[in-house]
Amino acid sequence: MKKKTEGDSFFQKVYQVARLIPYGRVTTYGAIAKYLGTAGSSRMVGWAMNGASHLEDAVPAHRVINRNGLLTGKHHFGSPDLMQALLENEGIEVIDDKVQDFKKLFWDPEIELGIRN
DNA sequence: CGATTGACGTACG
DNA sequence: TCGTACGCCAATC
Repeated sequence: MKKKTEGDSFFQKVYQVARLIPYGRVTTYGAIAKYLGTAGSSRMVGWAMNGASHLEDAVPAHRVINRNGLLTGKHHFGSPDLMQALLENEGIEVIDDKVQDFKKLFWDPEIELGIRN
């Protein structure tokens, strides 16, 4: 049973998954894209985040980074230091625009949410 | 309407 | 291991 309100749009899915990212955790564009079934469209995830800023519902886009653990999109938060500040505020150590222990803090939707869900 | 860009990732050399 | 090339799809010029 699906909800009609479920946005089948790729962008809408990205927003939903992004909101599911737990506190103090981070994920990557590719992980979200892959979870949505469009692993090759990793760029679209980032593009969706660009529009997420104007959404009414807050989307923790600062928890979404590239697979290198680098805060590549920090310049899109209004201030280049805002993204890092938000991550540090959640207890995530960020050095030189890079998330420390990224591998350990990595939040994979396929695992955390369950592939069968 | 055509070409370029973009918050990425994978493939190839 | 590092550097370069290509693909993804949508938005912008």
